[in-house]
Amino acid sequence: MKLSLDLDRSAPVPLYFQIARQIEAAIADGTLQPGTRLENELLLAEQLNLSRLTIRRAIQHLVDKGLLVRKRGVGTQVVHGQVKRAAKLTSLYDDLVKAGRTPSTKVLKLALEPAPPEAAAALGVPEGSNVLAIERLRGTQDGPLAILRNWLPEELAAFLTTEQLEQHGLYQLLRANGVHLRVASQQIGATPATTAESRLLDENRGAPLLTMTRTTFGDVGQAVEYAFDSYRASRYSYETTLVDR
Amino acid sequence: MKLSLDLDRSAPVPLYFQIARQIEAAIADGTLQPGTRLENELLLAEQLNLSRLTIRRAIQHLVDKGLLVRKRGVGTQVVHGQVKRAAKLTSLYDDLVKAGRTPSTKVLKLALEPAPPEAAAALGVPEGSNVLAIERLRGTQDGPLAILRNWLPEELAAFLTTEQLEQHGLYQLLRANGVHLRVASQQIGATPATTAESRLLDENRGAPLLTMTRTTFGDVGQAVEYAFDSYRASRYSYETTLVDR
DNA sequence: TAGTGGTCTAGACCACCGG
DNA sequence: CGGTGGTCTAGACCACTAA
Repeated sequence: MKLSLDLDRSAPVPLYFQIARQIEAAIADGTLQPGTRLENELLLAEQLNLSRLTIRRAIQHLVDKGLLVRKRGVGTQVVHGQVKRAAKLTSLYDDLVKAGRTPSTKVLKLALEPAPPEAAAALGVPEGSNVLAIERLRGTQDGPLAILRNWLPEELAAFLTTEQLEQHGLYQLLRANGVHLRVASQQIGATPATTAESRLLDENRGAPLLTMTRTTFGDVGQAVEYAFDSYRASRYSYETTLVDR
Repeated sequence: MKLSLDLDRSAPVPLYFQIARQIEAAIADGTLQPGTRLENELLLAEQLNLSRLTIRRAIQHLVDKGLLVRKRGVGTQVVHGQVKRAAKLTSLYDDLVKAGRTPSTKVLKLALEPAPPEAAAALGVPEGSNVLAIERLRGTQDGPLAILRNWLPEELAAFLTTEQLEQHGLYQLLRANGVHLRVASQQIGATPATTAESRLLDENRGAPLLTMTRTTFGDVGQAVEYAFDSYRASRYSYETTLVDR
């Protein structure tokens, strides 16, 4: 199989990324079938007039995404069977929009409060000092989906209003105000719904909820958010891709 | 802060990995405090007599692990607050051993059976063709922990016996027989325990179980395993790290 | 043994950030 | 503006795999 890849060296998009995107598209549309071996790196580099390292980076990008596998002495092949998209640092809001659904948000709480112990520890502030506490009910046209509870450093309160939060995702608002998220540490579990949760989510008391406890860090390593989310397990599951390296 | 890093150029360990390991250790033992800025890449490269690219790879490795964050024009810093270990392609068995617990395994089923539809689709075999079906109850000294259900291609049946499975992890056995796992696509959800599950796991009927549905691929892209695991949510949660790149 | 990916070098130019 | 990381080149040698 011969791929036709083209490059725009004047574009602001890195060359390795242009390549990766085109190979990914070829896999998605079936041009590159599962099990197909890519041409070797030297050949690809020569054909595209790129250095081998740039080709390698493009391939590495797709290996990290779980679309390709490499084996020394053998080659690079397309993974059999489609891989689910990997977990990324995106918000539920963005995910719902991308899936063509219409997210709705009801702000249940937006207040400066003394930080509960776990939140204080995660954010690196003294226990009991004031932090911004947010509680939201996220739903779609099909009904409620999750209770989202967030605690943020006090200084981020400035640009977060109920109106903003009901029209946009939290991460989107943070990004728009120059807060860039880089790393999150997350723990996923399950609990039975409490009476209060069951009412909000339209489930029976004791119904299983998928819970995510998360601390998110910004681009200079500071903690930006501590979150405790509860999802209706009947309507939501978490997809991820693991790669061995 | 001056780090003392040393290299062994005759060792079979890649240089970038030697560097990464030492920086990671320095973070772990507190030599590099959260928020500390690393020296810039040019300087590090010069001091260690390495090319900048090698240094970059070492740093990139730790960024991927969630230990460092980079920002153009600013520098590289240690993330505040400890990050949980990222989800890797390891087995529950290995994880338990590493955590100092003693895993026990009871094989409930080990048989060649017609593949159920989802398993057939995941493994890429015709529906109803024979596959190896395994069902195990995994526990620790503290009681049962999870029901592990696996379906594997028929040809892997050769070296999997009840005795082997009760003494070792499945992934461990696969690896020992030349089957190398590379990528897994996983879906995490929650369900109420059925009567049968509640009996095996010593929970009440309807208690929340954390479920993982997983397809794992080997190093030439072939599907090696389809799994459906149910964990007691009261005793197990799934930890992961997300990195934006 | 031939072919593949894995690592490494010594340069270069650019984009972004902060003062 | 100076300093940082981001991208890229054109080579080189090595380790592993399969025939």
